[in-house]
Amino acid sequence: MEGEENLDYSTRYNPKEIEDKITAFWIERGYFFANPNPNKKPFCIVIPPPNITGILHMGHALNNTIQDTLIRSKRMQGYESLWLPGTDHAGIATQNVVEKQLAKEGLRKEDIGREEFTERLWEWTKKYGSTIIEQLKKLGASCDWRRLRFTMDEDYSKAVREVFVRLYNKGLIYRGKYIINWCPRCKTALSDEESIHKEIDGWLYYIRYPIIRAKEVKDLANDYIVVATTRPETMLGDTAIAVNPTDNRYKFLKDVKVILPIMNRELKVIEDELVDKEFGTGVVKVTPAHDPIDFILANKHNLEFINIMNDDGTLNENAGKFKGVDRFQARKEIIEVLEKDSLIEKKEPYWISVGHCYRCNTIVEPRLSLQWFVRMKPLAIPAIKVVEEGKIKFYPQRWEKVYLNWMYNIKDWCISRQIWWGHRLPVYYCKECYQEENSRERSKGVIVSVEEPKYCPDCGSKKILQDSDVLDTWFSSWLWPFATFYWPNPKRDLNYFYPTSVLVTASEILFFWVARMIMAGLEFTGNIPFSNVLIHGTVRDEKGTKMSKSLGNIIDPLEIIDKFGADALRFSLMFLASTGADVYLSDEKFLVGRNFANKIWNATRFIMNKLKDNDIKIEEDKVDITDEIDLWIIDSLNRTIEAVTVSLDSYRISEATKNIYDFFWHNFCDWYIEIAKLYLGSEKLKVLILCLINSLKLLHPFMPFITEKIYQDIKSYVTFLKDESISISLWPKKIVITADSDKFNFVEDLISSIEEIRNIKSDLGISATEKVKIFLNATENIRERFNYHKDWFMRLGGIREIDFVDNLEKVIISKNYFSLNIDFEHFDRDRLVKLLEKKLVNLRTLYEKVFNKLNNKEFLNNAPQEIVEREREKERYLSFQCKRLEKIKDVFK
RNA sequence: GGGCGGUUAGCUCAGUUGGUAUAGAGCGUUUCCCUUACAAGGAAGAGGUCACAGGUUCGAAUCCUGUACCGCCCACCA
Repeated sequence: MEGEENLDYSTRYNPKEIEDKITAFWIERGYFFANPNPNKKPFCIVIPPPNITGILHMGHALNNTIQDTLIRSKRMQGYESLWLPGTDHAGIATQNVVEKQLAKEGLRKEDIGREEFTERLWEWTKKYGSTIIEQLKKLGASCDWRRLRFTMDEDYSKAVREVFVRLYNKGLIYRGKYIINWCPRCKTALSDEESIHKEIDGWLYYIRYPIIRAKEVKDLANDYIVVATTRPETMLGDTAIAVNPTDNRYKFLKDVKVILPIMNRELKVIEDELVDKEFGTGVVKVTPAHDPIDFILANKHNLEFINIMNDDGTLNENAGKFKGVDRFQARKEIIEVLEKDSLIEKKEPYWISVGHCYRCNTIVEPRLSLQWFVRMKPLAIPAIKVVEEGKIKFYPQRWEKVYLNWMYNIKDWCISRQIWWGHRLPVYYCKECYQEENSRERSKGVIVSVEEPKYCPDCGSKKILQDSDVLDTWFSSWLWPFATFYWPNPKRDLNYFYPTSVLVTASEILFFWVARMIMAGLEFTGNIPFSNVLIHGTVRDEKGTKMSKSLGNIIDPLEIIDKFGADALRFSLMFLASTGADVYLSDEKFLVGRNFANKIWNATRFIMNKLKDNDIKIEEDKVDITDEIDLWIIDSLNRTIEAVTVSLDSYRISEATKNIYDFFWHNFCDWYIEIAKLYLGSEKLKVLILCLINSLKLLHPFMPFITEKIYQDIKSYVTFLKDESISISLWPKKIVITADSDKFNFVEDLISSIEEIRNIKSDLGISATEKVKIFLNATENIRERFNYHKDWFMRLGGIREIDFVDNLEKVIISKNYFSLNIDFEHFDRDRLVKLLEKKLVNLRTLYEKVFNKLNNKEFLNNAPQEIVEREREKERYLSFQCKRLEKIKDVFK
């Protein structure tokens, strides 16, 4: 990379040819390797592992750019900066992908069996699993790629089993029959978080259940009780009806028999305060095996559980003649039958919130099923404490409340999945002595162990079967911050880098992942997994709709990289995404970054060409700066260094981009370079280089490619640059200058005078190219200082001639150090008077405001002295300005 | 039902502890300029009763209360 000179520096920055070479250079040199180093402080981020099925989308681009920006800036600031990469096996998602592939061959996974299917999954993983990793490299991610981890790596899997065993032995993992969320398409249990509630358009059906009074048997059609339900098909599994104990309307039910239509089963009548008198008819049908509340009721009141459904959502033999019918078809048919028998009282349109599988969007079925659970409350308590005590901080802070709210109400976590891709439960059953039970106690013949047991500890049998379920993917993800460091094996890397510094993620996985990592970290390492959580927004399209493949509104980051370059993508994202806010994107939004890269490119081109043309080499970075203009730009640079550093430290990344953008474009390019053009000796070039190099360094975390490219190329002219790569160079420090504010203020006066002159010329219709004569009044001393700047002042102000005068009758521009006037002799006087009048109106309004304030005794009594003084100053200034404008107006009238 | 946010220029958003002469930026827009680093550029403008109504305060975009609208999350909404 070094010495590679003279690539075509055309007027357009062309990222395409450059980026891949630079990526290869970085990786080859191992600049991003991080190792425990007692002389440095660690800074560490573990990547939120993307799914192996993933391809880079805008959300990844946003998430990873933030991380890379932080990692790169800390690396330059002298931290041992580790960004640990990896991927997630993504149980259901990956299985679905491979199943689809299989379907193309006309096969189902059952046809080839578990073993072969798992082999296929591994093949797929090897072939495609690192697609996204390569894409992250294109983005410029500075991960320590040697440390790439996968949630199904051998030792990672061991950590997962270890955790399972520890929790089991502590009594925090249990097996039991409960109502869980069941996806009939994926044919597996889901956790509550994996069941996404969405409102759908449905009906509330009022169904007549016949009753038989004990003493007199009446006409069935007219003697009934009405229940309301949104899921009529579940009635086939009803074993009771329930009313509120305080509901006097239904006291008579004690003395009657209630008959379930279609099944003609007698139902129990129970009373429970869970029943809402106001809803529907106040009578609720109870289906213990298919509804979570009914399940609770059934346990309280000893009801029978009747499972009417198969794992694919069709009804089973308990559904009588509806056996084999799909649940939604059954709903229709049941309604038809009931209508025929006049058992539907009415139906009302009803918005119902139902769970959807987060992987395939199928409507989730509540189903009674034997599953494994983690008791969460004991894990949550310390995890609540660390956040309440501020040991873990959220950015933006409001997420803390969301986190705590969820943690206070945490429920047990269903962790077993009936799929084949994932970590198999480290649970074994003895074929001889195990009997299925529904108990929180350990049952006989159940062995929970990290390694496969050789024989049953209860009966000694060698016939052992492993549980066929696998664990929820998040049961491995929650160990990510320490399992990636080979926990539980004692490793110095874990000691050094853990707790990690900050976790960067989207709000969507706050509960899935962030909260659980905090719990796991505290439980298994005794320490928090990270001290800061940075939560960024969601990427949306221009209209604010979430980007998704199915909606076809995605903007492919790889396409943006191809069109505008990775730097443009990165900078634009960081520029647009203020902390925590959603980002609305369209192709044009990336022009900010593209244009800025081009600006940097051209400013560099200018400076480099001047060095080349004059055959100048900059050999040292020490410059004795005395020129007022140089002091001014260096001071501005210093303030930018400070601002960018502070913004990054407080995770206001967007603000940091604005700090450097503003300095580079406006202060440096618009003013300093323009001024310097007149004085391009080695002194000015040194200052130009100083500003450029420091800007490049400040920009490097956001735009790593262009800054590296320029850094390498400029070395041949700037020989004090010793670092092999800008990515391992030192973060800018303020440049020590000796100057008081007098010098900066004087320059500010010059600059703002030019702005006013331009402004007035424009208002008077004087062309910008037409040069004017000005009169200037200043003390002898100031006049001398002014003369020093005369050349650039005249050039940028469009001034032909300056007359120094002792007395200015017609002052139009008044500054602290001098006042000046434009020679208006040849210009339109009416327009000038109008302009002056406009200005006067503004000034008078302001003056009045200040005047009123200063005549308010309360203000004088209560406001701090400095504020009052400031207002007094304002008043003096404004009254002076008003007077002088009036005077000049009179002169021209 | 519970919780958390938001409402500032045509659009997307900043605005940190209430006070710095006229509330900022990017995009868009109007006028002028191809002034040899950059037209992917430069110069100058227009555009805001800071959602509404009260309150606290010498002083409110900023703090408090209420209203309207929009959004997100959670929930045992049969």
